[in-house]
Formats: sequence, structure tokens, C-alpha cells
Amino acid sequence: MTSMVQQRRRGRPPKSNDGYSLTRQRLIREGVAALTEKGFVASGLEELLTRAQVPKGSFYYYFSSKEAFGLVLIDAYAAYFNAKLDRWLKEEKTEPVERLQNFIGDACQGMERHGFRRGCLVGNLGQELVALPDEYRTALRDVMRGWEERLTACLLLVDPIRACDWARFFWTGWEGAVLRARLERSAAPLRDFEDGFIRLILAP
Amino acid sequence: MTSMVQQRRRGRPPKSNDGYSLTRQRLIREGVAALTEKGFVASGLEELLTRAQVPKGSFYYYFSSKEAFGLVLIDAYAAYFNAKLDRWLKEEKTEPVERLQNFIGDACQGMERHGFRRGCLVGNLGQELVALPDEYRTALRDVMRGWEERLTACLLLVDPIRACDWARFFWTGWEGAVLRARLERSAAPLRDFEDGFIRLILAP
DNA sequence: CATTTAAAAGACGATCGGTCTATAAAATGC
DNA sequence: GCATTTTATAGACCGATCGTCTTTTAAATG
Repeated sequence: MTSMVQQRRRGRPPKSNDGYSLTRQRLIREGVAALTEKGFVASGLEELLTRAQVPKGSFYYYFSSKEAFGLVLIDAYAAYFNAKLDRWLKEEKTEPVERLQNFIGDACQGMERHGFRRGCLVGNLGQELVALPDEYRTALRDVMRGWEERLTACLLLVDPIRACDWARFFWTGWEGAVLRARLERSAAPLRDFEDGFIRLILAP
Repeated sequence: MTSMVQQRRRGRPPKSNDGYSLTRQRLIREGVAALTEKGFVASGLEELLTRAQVPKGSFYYYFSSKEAFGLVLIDAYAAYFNAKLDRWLKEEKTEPVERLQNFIGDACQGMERHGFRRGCLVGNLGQELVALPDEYRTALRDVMRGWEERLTACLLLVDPIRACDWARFFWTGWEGAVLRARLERSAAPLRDFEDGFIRLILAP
């Protein structure tokens, strides 16, 4: 529980850096979870700070603003998601299409584990772009481009000519499927999308 | 401009009802626009009231809460969108697939007209469900079911067996395509999705 | 040991959402 | 004709939240 969290003492921290970046990491971890579940605007700072057990002064010590914080969270989420994609899409003992299906299976389980409350941080922020600085648009685009590249590399083994179009199509529709899965509280929309997509790329 | 708006006088309004539902309708119109652009939480009441030139007391006279207001907006949006779908998908002089393509073309123009700032009210609220009452989930599901039924009816003419699956697939992915179009500020994602979808349903 | 540095801490002021009372003018009924 | 009711406008008020900013604290440094 929260009583297990090692609370940071006031004053300058001792010289050892290793144990003392916990505050910032805790903020990032809680921030990613909040943005994945609620998006940016609905993620109030007070609640986040309470969850992370970090005083507001410390938050603003580490991040110049809530918006700057959000950009850091996008990077953190991208790193996490890219690692996940690499794990599944670069599995050389598996057929390319099956690699994608394994990723989808893992995604279904992940959403189910969180009661379909968590979606995709990128999708959430994408809906809120009007209220966010333009840097967010660039950051989110880059993340999705990275996803497309990874899937393209995987699907090149299926069809070198269409891989790129397929990858773009997949990630475009995938955001809709994640949104729908949260709405329905079911993995069925993800599976529906998978079925349709597989049928598309296996069509003559 | 705003100076053209007929401002409502204090006191009980005259008996003629026709000209005097303008306040409520104005709120609904501005509300739908705000939710389509920013979603629920980011649509502050103060800004909305300023835009509609309606005092806060009047807002709470017509709607018991911001959340009740949102439900009314969902209905209003559904009515508007269903009318649009009917216009395009029931056009009997046009081939079924072309009807869908005409709807997509219209949607592309609509988004472009608004500088890709407006997306889909249902998609926006779908991302915010965690922060909204459960009635919203039901309402949004019903709206999307209605869309699926309309497209199914249209695609029955193409393939009676798969029409329903296709319609579900389409609307699931469509939300992702709208989201991506806003992110990219371009109709290309909508077109990409259209291409893939048409290829899917025309495959043997 | 005085000063600097690094991080925690929380008070503060502005803004906003929701509540709620007052106001105003037409309708209604006696 | 007038008191009362009805209908909608109007905005003050309060509590919560966000971002700002100064103070506090403790270790490092010279």
C-alpha cells in the first residue's frame, strides 16, 4: 500500500543518485496511468500528486508545467509501447501475421486486466489536441509514425509493396478499436478489427 | 456576429412559443460544437455561456446539470448524424458502395471546412467515459448501434451475409480515422481507411 | 563553519463549476 | 383591475483546482 512508499525527506538529498530519482519516476508512472485512463485535461494535478504522494512543490521542481509533464509522459509511453511492439513483431520464430496477432492478443489481455478502463495514451491525447500546445501534435505524430514503421517492417515479409499502406491502415483503425473496446467494455471490437484486417491482408 | 443575436429580456416571456425557444437551442448548438471539438471535460461552462450569450441562471433553468446537458447533446448529435447518414446511404439511384463513398467524401469536406478541429462527438465522449456517468456509455453505444444498422442495411445489397460484420468493422475503424485526421490535419487518414475498407469488401 | 545547492512543502490568488436567491415581466384568475 | 403565479433571466457566492512562488530543510561544498 501507500505506506510502503519511501517518503523523501526535506533538504538536499544525499550524494548517492541511485535511490533518489524515485520521486520523478513515481510521477511519471502515475502520470502515464492517468493519461491512459482519463486523458490530459481530466487528469487533475491534485489527484495525481495524492496518488504519487508527492508535494506540489516537488512536481514543479521536476517539471516546469503540467504541459511539459505531459510531453515527458508521451516519451515514456512511447518507449514502453515500442518495447512491447519490438517484443512481439520481431519474434523471428513466428510467422509475421502471427506476430501481429500475438501482439493483439497481448493487448486484449492488457485491457481486460485493467477492466477496459485504460485505453491508449496517444488516442486520448489525440482527442484533446485542440486544448494542448502544438508540440503535442508533433510528438504524437512521431509516436504513431514509429508504430507504423515497426509494423511495416514486420509486414514487409508478407507483401513488400503493400506493407506500408497496411501498417498505416492498421494503426488508424486500431485507435478506433481501442476506443470501442472501452465503450463496450469488451475485447470484441479489437478482435473484430483483427479479423477484418487479417482478411484484408490475406486477400488475393 | 454576436451583435445579431436577439437577446432575451428578463421576466416572463410573451405567450408565443415559436420565437422563444432560441435560448435553449442556442445552448444545444454551441454545446454540440464544443463537444465535437474539445470533448466534455475541456468544454468549460463559462466559455460556452459566453459564446451562446446566455447567463448561467438560464443554463441551469433549462438543464439540471452539465452532465444532463451532455446527454441532450448526444441525442441532438445523433439526430443530426442519422439524418446525414440517411441522406447518403439511402440514395436509391446510387450503387451501395458508392453511397458509402459519397458519405465519406462529405465527411472529408466537413472536417476540412472546420480546419480539422472538429471530430466526432461520440468519439470524444467515448474517450472520457471514465469521468462521466454510466448513462453516457449506454447512450453512446446506442448511437453507434444505430450507425451500424444503417450501414448494414446499405451493405446488405452487396453481401447479405457479411454486411453486419463489415458495418461493425467500418464504424470501429472510422473513429480511429477521424482521430487521425485531426492529428494530421488532413483528410488522408479518412481516405486511407476508405481505400482499405473498400478493398476488403470487394475482395472475393 | 558559512555558503551554496537540491528538493520538499504548502500558502496564495485567480478561475471555474455548480448552487441558489433575487429579479423582472407576462399570464392568469378572481 | 389587481394579487398571485409562472417563466426565464441574472449573477453573487462558495468550494475545488491549477499554476505560481516563497520558505524551509538538510546535505554538499569550499
